[in-house]
Amino acid sequence: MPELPEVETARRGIEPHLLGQRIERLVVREPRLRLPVPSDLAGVLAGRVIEEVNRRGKYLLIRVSGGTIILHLGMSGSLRIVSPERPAERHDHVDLVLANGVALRFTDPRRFGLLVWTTENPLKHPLLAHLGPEPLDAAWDGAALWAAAKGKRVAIKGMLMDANVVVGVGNIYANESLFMAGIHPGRAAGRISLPRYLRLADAVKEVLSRSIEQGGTTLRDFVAEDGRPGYFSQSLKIYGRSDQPCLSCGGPIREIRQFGRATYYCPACQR
DNA sequence: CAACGGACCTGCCTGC
DNA sequence: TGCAGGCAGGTCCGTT
Repeated sequence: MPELPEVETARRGIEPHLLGQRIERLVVREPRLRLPVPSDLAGVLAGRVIEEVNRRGKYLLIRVSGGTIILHLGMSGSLRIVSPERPAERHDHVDLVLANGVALRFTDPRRFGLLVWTTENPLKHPLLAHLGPEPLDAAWDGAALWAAAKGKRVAIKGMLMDANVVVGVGNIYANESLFMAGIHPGRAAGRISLPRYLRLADAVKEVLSRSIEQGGTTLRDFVAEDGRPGYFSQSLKIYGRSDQPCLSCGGPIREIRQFGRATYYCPACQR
């Protein structure tokens, strides 16, 4: 599920249920995530109060009195607000049970997600310290991308998905952004002009923010039950559409593999 | 150093 | 029907 828009949708969905709440207890049914859930975390968290719910890249940062819970959804993670009485299913690994009678339930079949604790500045945590700029920050633009690309021969799609360069752009939105900007995903990053980078950064911002808006339309569902942001209902223009007609020129969309991941592009519209 | 492949883990779909 | 193989929205680590 999660690229930046899905994580932001999750953040907005859970925030009102969490803010100001005291943590009754943490229930860890399966600690074996990408990093193990610390065995003493339940004891550490009990009684603390949630003060903020932030996001950095695809990481959720739940600030409580005296520290921060760092949460990542990996490839298959999701969050729901449920009754703590609701029986846990197979991949419901962690519940954060709150004083208002709800639980934040973390589900993750593939267990690529993680949940750790820090008392330091979470932005300096080894998981986050290396992260590049937020694409939706007003200060981030195509000039930043262009500067990062200098001398690089890596394919632009690879650079766009590199969290050191810019956070939050995963496989789907990298495909969508490059299509919108008319850039071939295999083009060497260092051989793209500044004007084209300006266009690409605008495309990234537009794709991500429009997607967050769509996620917003399903927030109610998300909070109530189904935990699923608008991802599936989204109108994807290029991703997953191999051999179908390009929405711009009508020609067939091509599928290739880059860095072990599926890339879709229109050979006529993207150069 | 940049760049790439592999690893982590489960579920689901396809094709034989 | 059963089973093998490939693939999935992310990230880190090791090797060239």
